[in-house]
Amino acid sequence: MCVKLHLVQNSSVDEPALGLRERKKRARREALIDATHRLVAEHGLDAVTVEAICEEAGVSARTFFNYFETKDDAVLGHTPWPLDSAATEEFATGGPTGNLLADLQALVSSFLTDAPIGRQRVARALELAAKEPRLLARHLAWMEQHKGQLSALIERRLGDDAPYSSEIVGSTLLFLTHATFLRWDAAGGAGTADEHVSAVVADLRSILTD
Amino acid sequence: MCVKLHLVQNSSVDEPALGLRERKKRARREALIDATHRLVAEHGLDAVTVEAICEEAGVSARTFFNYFETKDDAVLGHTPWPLDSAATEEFATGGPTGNLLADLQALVSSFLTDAPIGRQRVARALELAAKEPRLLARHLAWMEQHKGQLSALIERRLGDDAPYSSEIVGSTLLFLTHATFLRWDAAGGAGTADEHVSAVVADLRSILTD
DNA sequence: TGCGCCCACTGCAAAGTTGCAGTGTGTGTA
DNA sequence: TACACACACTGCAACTTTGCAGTGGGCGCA
Repeated sequence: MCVKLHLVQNSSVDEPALGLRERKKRARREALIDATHRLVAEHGLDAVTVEAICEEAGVSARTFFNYFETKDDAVLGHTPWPLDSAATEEFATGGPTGNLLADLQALVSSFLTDAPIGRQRVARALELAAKEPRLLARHLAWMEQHKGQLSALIERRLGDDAPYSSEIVGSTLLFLTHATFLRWDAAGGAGTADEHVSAVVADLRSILTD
Repeated sequence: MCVKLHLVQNSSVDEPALGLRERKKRARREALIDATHRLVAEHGLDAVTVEAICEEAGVSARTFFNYFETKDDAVLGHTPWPLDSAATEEFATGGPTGNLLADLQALVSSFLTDAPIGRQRVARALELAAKEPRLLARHLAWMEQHKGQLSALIERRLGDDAPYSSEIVGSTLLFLTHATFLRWDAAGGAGTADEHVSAVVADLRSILTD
């Protein structure tokens, strides 16, 4: 059993430079997801026990369940969504530009950039989910749940007398996020989330205006 | 910052197979000693701060002082000596063979085999200590302290009406341990502690009988 | 001499991990 | 069917690490 913890330094200047505690928590979550992916890819979901994952990741089984509610969640990397971040707060209160589309794009970008687990992990999770119906189901349920939260967020921004229903805006947000993710991943992670979301919106517009 | 924790499985069958907690504690102690050795070898003892060591090892400075009383102790790898192990208990109560010399050898062997930090680390510690008088002093003080404990151990075994003073037996024990360690290390760690202690005793005997 | 700074080291409370002893469910087997 | 067993998952207490706010000593510098 040999465990490697990658503790990356937060380089940006204005960010508060995550403490050791926070960095270790991230590293452990990622280690668990990665271990799960490795084992599930090799042996299949049902042949892999939580205990095996934990041995691979070098933590106790109890700790596993401090990070994920179920084994399936570890495959999907489901983890509390940062719906309380500065970016969402800004969006809810009408920022950053005041233009709805632009601000939706900014939000999508922040979702993808601040994703609690990296892009590649999400890609692997989706790959595995495609093969295991149970995972897909759980993933969809998870999406559904968050759509509700997104709707609430949008409701806050638009108020009651909005031109659109918050549900349709929420769905759009989710769709944009997914599409942008796919484009970004297809590019091998090149470029910024910002660029990709813009491209997606442009594509979408040209599709719709024809 | 990138940290590798090696969690070795205890393979022997009768041993209780150290739990995860215990293995992590060992791994961390060793990581701290190794980090200290790397940095001190490169920059010198006084140019290395505890904080730097901890960054290298991926733990907080507070944790460092949970493991070592002082910075110097980390270089030397000074750590609670397993003077309460099964082997010492057996020795104290007249085992394992009943023959004093044989049992001393067994004890030396157990010291070296169960050493809380590996052979190579001890070698590096001694190397560094040779260059830093302060370390050497601390090391000697530490030896002195343990000689007392060894004497007490031997006192238990021999009782009051012994043919030898416990001090001289204690010194012999320490000397044998050191000499065996050197021989073992010179052999690059080849062979067992048992074999080396026997060889040392044989050499010693031939020296003395001439 | 006095002042400021760095650094070793400590005490304590909060956060996190681990061990353990469960419960419940599915599955293979007599 | 009944039993055993493996495994997901939970509750809780014990233990460990971490953050933080110190203290005190040494050292450069005005």
